[in-house]
Amino acid sequence: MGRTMPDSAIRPRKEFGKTIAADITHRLREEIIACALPPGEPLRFDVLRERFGASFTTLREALTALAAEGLVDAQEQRGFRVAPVSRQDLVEVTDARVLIEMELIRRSIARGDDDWEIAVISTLHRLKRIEQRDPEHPLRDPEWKIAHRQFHQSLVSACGSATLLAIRAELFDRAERYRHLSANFRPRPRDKAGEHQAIMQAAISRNADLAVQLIEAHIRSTSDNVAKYAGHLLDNE
Amino acid sequence: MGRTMPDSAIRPRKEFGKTIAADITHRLREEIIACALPPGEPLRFDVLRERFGASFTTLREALTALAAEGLVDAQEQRGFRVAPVSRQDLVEVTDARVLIEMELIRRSIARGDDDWEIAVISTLHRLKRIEQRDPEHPLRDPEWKIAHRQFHQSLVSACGSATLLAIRAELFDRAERYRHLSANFRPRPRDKAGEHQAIMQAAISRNADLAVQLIEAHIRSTSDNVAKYAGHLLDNE
DNA sequence: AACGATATGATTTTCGAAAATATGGTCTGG
DNA sequence: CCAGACCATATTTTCGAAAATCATATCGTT
Repeated sequence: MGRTMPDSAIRPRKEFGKTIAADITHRLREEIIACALPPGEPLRFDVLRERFGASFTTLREALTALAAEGLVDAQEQRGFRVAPVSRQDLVEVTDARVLIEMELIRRSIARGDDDWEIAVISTLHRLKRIEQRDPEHPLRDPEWKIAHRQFHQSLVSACGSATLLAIRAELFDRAERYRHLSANFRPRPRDKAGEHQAIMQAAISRNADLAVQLIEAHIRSTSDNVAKYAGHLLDNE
Repeated sequence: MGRTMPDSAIRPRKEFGKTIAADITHRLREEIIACALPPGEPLRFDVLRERFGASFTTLREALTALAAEGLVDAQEQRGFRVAPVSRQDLVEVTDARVLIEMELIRRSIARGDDDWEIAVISTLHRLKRIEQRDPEHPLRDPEWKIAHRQFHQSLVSACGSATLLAIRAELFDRAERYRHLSANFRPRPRDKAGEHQAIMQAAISRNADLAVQLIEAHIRSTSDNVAKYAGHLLDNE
């Protein structure tokens, strides 16, 4: 019975995916989103090899995948770097999110069943409980980040299009990086709790027009906050 | 003077990108879109190695990139295969294209300058000339494919969002694969020339509502044609 | 001094062998 | 005859060395 897992001590880390490459893709993505690897930072193989304990080609595979997601910038024959940030890119990501998220909310409200309603309510509940516990710096709390992501995910989860959900997820990641960028300079988090509550209620009561309007305001005000408090990081490039 | 390129005979092929991996990504993408590699086909490394003359890890990098684009399906520890096709996927791709392409046409019409108008007119002109030359099986003609792609690209090129243009390009590729799928069974190409002409005129005359309406009909009728003539290939899976 | 060519060192990119994992067939006990 | 363990083979995945390419400093010529 204890025979099938003799190597858990030998194999170092594969917390996420089954392959090392998928695992490193995941870990690199998290670090880039959290700005632990700052925008524009060159990603040299020597450094990465030591940091992640993987070989050249495995790292290369991970970086290639992240380049396709827009989190890494691949410069042929001259290596990779963390994708740079800019006002233009922030505007584009925000615009694209508004376009897609509004459509997906609308579809979810039209198609969502009981399970969808339960998911929306329960993910918001968890988010609020975490916020009560530590209302200070939510983005620093990994649990808050996950709960926040899952609440927004649940809102659109009944839209019926895996294709659009995948696109939405990429844009969400790119936007979250900008939020992290401004988190260190933002004086105090604004009242997101109330906004989330209002969005949930509009969704559950099947008021699509209101929900769409609230989501757009939510996304745009977040983006405006980033531009306001992290503007000095966006000017160059 | 002739000293800087002594190895053009040694190095076998790098027609597209500067790196072999980028080149193979490009070639694999073309073959998958053209259904030379049919949907669901397992992509085994032995075969690919012989076909493309590259090593395991280089191929792996290319496949990973294509998996992020949705053209390849990565099954961890069990290799890669060409992304399968299905009615559901066709519907999702079509819906997503309609949503995004309509928005981008609108923005392009609002923002496009003289150069944009010239690009739209000239790409349509080239497309029509190619169609006159050989009106039979346009999808079999690489030149027609390129011209067709460039015409549709030019229509949205002034939208101002590289982010949305990249998403649009991926969806276009995925849709084109379905068109190839049905090309062998379609009795005769319908009157696309007239549709393209009408779209161009609506765009140039800045009639956004009409252009959007025509584009939606264009995309949806193409998709309907695929479902009609390649439906027997979509049922399983 | 300015410029271009060239050598040197740093870094990326590619390769094929080796390790890890899955697949398929065979055998055994029920 | 079936279910499940076990082995042998096929395939994927990972690694580090080697080749290719880029960046920088040095040198010679005008």
